[in-house]
Amino acid sequence: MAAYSYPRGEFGFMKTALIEVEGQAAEEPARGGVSLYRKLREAIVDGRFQPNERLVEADLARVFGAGRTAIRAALVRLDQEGLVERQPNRGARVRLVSDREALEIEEVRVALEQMLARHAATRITPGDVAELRGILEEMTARVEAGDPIGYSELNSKFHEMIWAIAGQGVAATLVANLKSQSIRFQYRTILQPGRPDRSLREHRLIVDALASGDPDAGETAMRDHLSRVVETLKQAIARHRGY
Amino acid sequence: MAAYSYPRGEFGFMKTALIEVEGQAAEEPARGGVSLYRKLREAIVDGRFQPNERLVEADLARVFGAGRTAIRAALVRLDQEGLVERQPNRGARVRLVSDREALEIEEVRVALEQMLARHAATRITPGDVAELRGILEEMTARVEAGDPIGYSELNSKFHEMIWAIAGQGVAATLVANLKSQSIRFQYRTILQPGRPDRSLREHRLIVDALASGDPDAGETAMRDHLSRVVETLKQAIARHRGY
DNA sequence: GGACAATCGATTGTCGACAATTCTATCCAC
DNA sequence: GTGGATAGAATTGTCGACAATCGATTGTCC
Repeated sequence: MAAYSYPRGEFGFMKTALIEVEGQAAEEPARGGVSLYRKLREAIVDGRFQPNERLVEADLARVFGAGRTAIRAALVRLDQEGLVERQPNRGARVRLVSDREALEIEEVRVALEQMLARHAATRITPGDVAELRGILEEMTARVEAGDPIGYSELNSKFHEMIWAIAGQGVAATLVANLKSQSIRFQYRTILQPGRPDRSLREHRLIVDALASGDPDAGETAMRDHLSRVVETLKQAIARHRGY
Repeated sequence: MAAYSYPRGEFGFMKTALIEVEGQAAEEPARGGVSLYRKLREAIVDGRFQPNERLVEADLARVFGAGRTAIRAALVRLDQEGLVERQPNRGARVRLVSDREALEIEEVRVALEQMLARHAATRITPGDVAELRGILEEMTARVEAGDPIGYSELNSKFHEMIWAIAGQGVAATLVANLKSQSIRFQYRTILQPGRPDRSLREHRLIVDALASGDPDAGETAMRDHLSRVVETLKQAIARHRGY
């Protein structure tokens, strides 16, 4: 079978990987098992499987060149993680997150990232600040180049870096998990007109606040930013619905 | 095998159960599979297995009267959930959460419950308020009777009711998950001298704030309460360490 | 034509057997 | 004794076969 926990620093907490919280790259065994979970996960998150698409064990086994046993283990894991939905005797399918749930997820994200920003403010180093500003510059370039996908990736990088600075593995893992579930919604917000410019400004304010070392300022800046994201998402969904 | 997702209202999100967020009791099939996961989970959370204790598949299969396949599925699930740690070819053991991690978990809880309280304030009904006050009275009685365990259970009930009122399934599920991981630490805070009285006062303030319908007030009251819990836990751990 | 029952194919669930790996105890050299 | 190799036991990992279940299709009766 194949679904291990592999220790990541001190925290084996709710294995999800994707990010290295304290900077160490999670070395994983070359074994088929673990990476199978990763591969399946990646396929789902990247959208290579559609939402609600059935995941037939035998097919997956053939496609991924693995045994059914291993596939089943990966599916159980993904089910527990929320990316896949399994029903008794009826198999697994890619879980579809509803609009409502996407909003809830985003709200949780606000709460967690607020807290992470608060901690980051007390631990940030001048080097970190410089690196964040570097990312900001790249983001500006992408906006000017009219490249929303590249911008979005840098946006993720920006936030993930703050998570790492905060040094709160539990919260960082949770927020990363949530993100992979609602990833399908991110473009709805970024593509809103006028959003990139405003978003850039907000990110700059976040860096300033963190650089000041004041936890309250960091928390506030992050909340201001993310609650606007929530608002934008709400509008985008409403528009999409009415349409 | 046996590790299904069973829909809970709208949310299949990160199945954990334990609480009914919207009031509906999670009906589960009488099948062996699902309840096996529950049983194992309960056994771990209740402390019938010690932290770090090895969980040998064959033994568990005998004890629970199930096949090894089913046990393995449950273990994979519990691993993903963070209650169990599995290592390749070396089996599973009950995960030991460190002091540091317990603190992190508690901090996440603060962030999430703050948000939940905020939402609860906007949705609470007079009936809810009355019910919460009822719980408060019972709690008072337990304190006077010198019954910390009963108090602790009511405390959980109190908070869970607020989660339900908030109507945020994602956040509620996460917070419930976290709690089951750090349950071993809860007594450290409750048994601190003078803590029960102060705790009672704080809970009363929370109800008042929620009853006022003001989100900010609800959030603030909850934060005040929980950050004190964090502080208490910090001290308890420090004392325990030095000892 | 529509409701209902029976059948069949596809898929999941479970078990047992065996391979692979790790752990433990023993033995031996020094 | 101590360290290190070695054999054996214990345990996990994987596979294949078969039972159980579900969904769809077909057939039947009214």
